[in-house]
Amino acid sequence: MLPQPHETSAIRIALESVGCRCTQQRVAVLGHLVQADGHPTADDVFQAVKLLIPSISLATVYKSLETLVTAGLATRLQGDTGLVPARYEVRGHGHHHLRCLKTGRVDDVPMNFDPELIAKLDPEIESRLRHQGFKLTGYRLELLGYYEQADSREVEPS
Amino acid sequence: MLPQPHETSAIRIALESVGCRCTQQRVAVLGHLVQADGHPTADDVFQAVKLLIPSISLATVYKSLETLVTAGLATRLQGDTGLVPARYEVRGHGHHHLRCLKTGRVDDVPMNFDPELIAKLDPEIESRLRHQGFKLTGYRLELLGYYEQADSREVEPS
DNA sequence: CTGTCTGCAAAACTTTTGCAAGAGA
DNA sequence: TCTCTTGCAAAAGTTTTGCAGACAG
Repeated sequence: MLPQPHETSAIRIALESVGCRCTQQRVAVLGHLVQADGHPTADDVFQAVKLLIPSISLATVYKSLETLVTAGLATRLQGDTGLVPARYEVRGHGHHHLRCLKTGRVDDVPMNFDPELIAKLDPEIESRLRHQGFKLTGYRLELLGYYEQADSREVEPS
Repeated sequence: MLPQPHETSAIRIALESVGCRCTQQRVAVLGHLVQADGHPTADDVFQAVKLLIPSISLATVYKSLETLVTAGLATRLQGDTGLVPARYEVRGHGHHHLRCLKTGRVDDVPMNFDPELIAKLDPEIESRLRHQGFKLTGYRLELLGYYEQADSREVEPS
């Protein structure tokens, strides 16, 4: 039902591999997440997927996103305040986030997940990881600041 | 009006130094943030401050917290979903957050804010910072994982 | 055929806002 | 006094839930 059947099958495989039922709604939601290079909100996903499945509801998009996040296929990036919607992205090879405080735009920066590097950041962190039994499964690094040139767009893509 | 007048005066000085009016509400809110060692939500602050100022309203707590954050005296840690309330903390010497995925507990880890160290984390980050005009004003590092011993409490303090 | 998922509408909840009354400087 | 702040109540906005019908496996 999606325009790109070959991508669709990769998505179906991903869903099946984590034990999810392959509904067209989930395929479409995950498909949009894969194809979107920005960080769409639930409503962004809803608007996009509605073009493929006009009958889909926003609640279903939320449920699908939650399913994907729980299954480890997607990640939720929370908004800054409670009224700012959360944003979602496919969980591929991780990356850091560069958040522009002027425009709200969020950029990805490819990340090498290296616990050793993180441990070296600070002796205190090293102590937690080595001596206090904290097992590190991942980390989120968000860099806050702003672009000095004016070429940062007002709104992030997608 | 607060039980500890000496702490109160330090708080008043902090408020004045950023050009805020010293209302008893703001003094009490900031005072609770200073004294709380966890990461209270707006409602936590409200409940605590109500003991000192019974007439205070939740909206005022929100407004005070926003004022403090804008003035740079406090920091907001957003919740994981939109319905999970944000948490607040005094902005002292920064720290990282160690979030236990089993219990939801969040620990602080003292941080040395050193852009050089961050730049060294990854060549890609370095490029952004040095060549693409992104001015770094801060960062948030959240370490995800879990404590292997069972001594991690079920709920974070306060 | 059976258990899971969807769609709808309403609820839940945090956070914000408007405005009159009150307090700080 | 004059402006900024509070308190109240209602609004705004995102996310969740309950339930009947639909669909995947």
